[in-house]
Amino acid sequence: MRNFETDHIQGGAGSAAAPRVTLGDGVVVPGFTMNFARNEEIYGEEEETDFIYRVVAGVVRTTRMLQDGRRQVTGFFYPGEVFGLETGEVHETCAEAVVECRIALLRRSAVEQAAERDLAAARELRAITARHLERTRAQLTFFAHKSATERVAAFLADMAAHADEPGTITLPMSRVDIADYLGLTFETVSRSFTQLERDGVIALPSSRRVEVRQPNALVGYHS
Amino acid sequence: MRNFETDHIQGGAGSAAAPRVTLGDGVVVPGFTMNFARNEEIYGEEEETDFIYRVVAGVVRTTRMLQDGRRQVTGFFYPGEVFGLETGEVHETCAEAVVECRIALLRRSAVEQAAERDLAAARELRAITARHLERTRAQLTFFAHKSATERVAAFLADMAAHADEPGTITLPMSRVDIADYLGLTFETVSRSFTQLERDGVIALPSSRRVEVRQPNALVGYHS
DNA sequence: CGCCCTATTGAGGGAGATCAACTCGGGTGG
DNA sequence: CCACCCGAGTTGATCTCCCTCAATAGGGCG
Repeated sequence: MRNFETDHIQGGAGSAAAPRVTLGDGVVVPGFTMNFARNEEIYGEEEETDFIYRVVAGVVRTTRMLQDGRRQVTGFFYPGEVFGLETGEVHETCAEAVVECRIALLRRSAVEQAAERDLAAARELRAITARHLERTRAQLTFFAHKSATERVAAFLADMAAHADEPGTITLPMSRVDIADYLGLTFETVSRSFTQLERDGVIALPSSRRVEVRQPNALVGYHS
Repeated sequence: MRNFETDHIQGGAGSAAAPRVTLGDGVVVPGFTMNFARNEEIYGEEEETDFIYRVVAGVVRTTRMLQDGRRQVTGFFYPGEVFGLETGEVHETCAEAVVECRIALLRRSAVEQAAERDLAAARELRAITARHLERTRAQLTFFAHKSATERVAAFLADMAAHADEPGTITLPMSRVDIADYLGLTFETVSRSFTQLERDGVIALPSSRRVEVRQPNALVGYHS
């Protein structure tokens, strides 16, 4: 693990001794930002939950290793989103940079103290947790009883919502990442991409580049 | 839907005009309790999120109907646990009594106002949400890449932890409920019960009665 | 140009869904 | 008290989708 305190730290906007970053919605707490290279670990499983993280730029994945050696991707996080917020003493997930990332780190103790003092901070923390809960619930009902191609279609529809350029998705993550997120194998994910292309729902100029031809067919894909 | 305000309402301990119930851990807010018969609806999908609920006695299931007509059981709730806490204006799930239940109802607005005033209430609300998040996350990673019998074994291990009498589980819910919770069909759940019995891990004196013969084999069941 | 990593495509097998028959148990009414 | 009924559960046969193993094709970088 890297030394967070000394390794190319960047405080917010030319800050002095106590740099501060925003947790979200106007709440500002002590913290600093760091850059992470592609596939670099941000925090590891079993590591102490000293920090809470916010994506400034890039994409992050959180993963968990299962007993049988498989890997479950529990979420992808995009700019503005908070991750690594867990109640236990140690992380039950691992976080890695999917692409080159800039991440804001907030001391967990500082955030929790802020929540004990400040009702706005408490509300913000509650909102973040509630958002995570909603998303996890959606993920759960989403993947139950859905075919491989339906899952991939739903995933792409979600990605399309995040895309800068409407109608074109540049996937930051690999087929393996997508597979581990959707509970499939990367071969099956690949086959689903091909099927969606054959059906004329998407086009694949390159493996990481997806052009959405029929947005409606994508969101409501079945069979 | 029943009229909550007038239908066999029971305030806390002989209360007067403004009965109060506990949200949890000492936090008390205005509310009342009600009884629900087996399979009776507590709240429905699309119904407004006016209340937050706490199980006083009995077992509750929350469900969601999927587009294809399937039903997903999103959770079972036992005495002391809070359910129906959603951020949206209307419920995305439906809650029903699995067995005869006594439920405490708390006005959502009252709880949220309490959280805006009282840091202890805010912390309690945060803790409940965090607990739900942890559980949902566990559910998600648990059901990914697990065989039918492994899922059923894990479910029974969890039920055994809730059981009054150690080593004996009296299942309040049907095979269909379990199947919809675990993302299986009820036939497969039934087969898994039979398999666990054949393996000597459990005994089934009756379909709703499970005697755990090998607790260790149950928690760590594989293949 | 050649290496390596990622992605695609193919063939075969297995776990669970589906459809269907049958059993069990509890409640009701004659 | 017994016969009937109905819902819940078990078991069987078949089929389908996805996993697995394996070979092949791109694509970026030295």
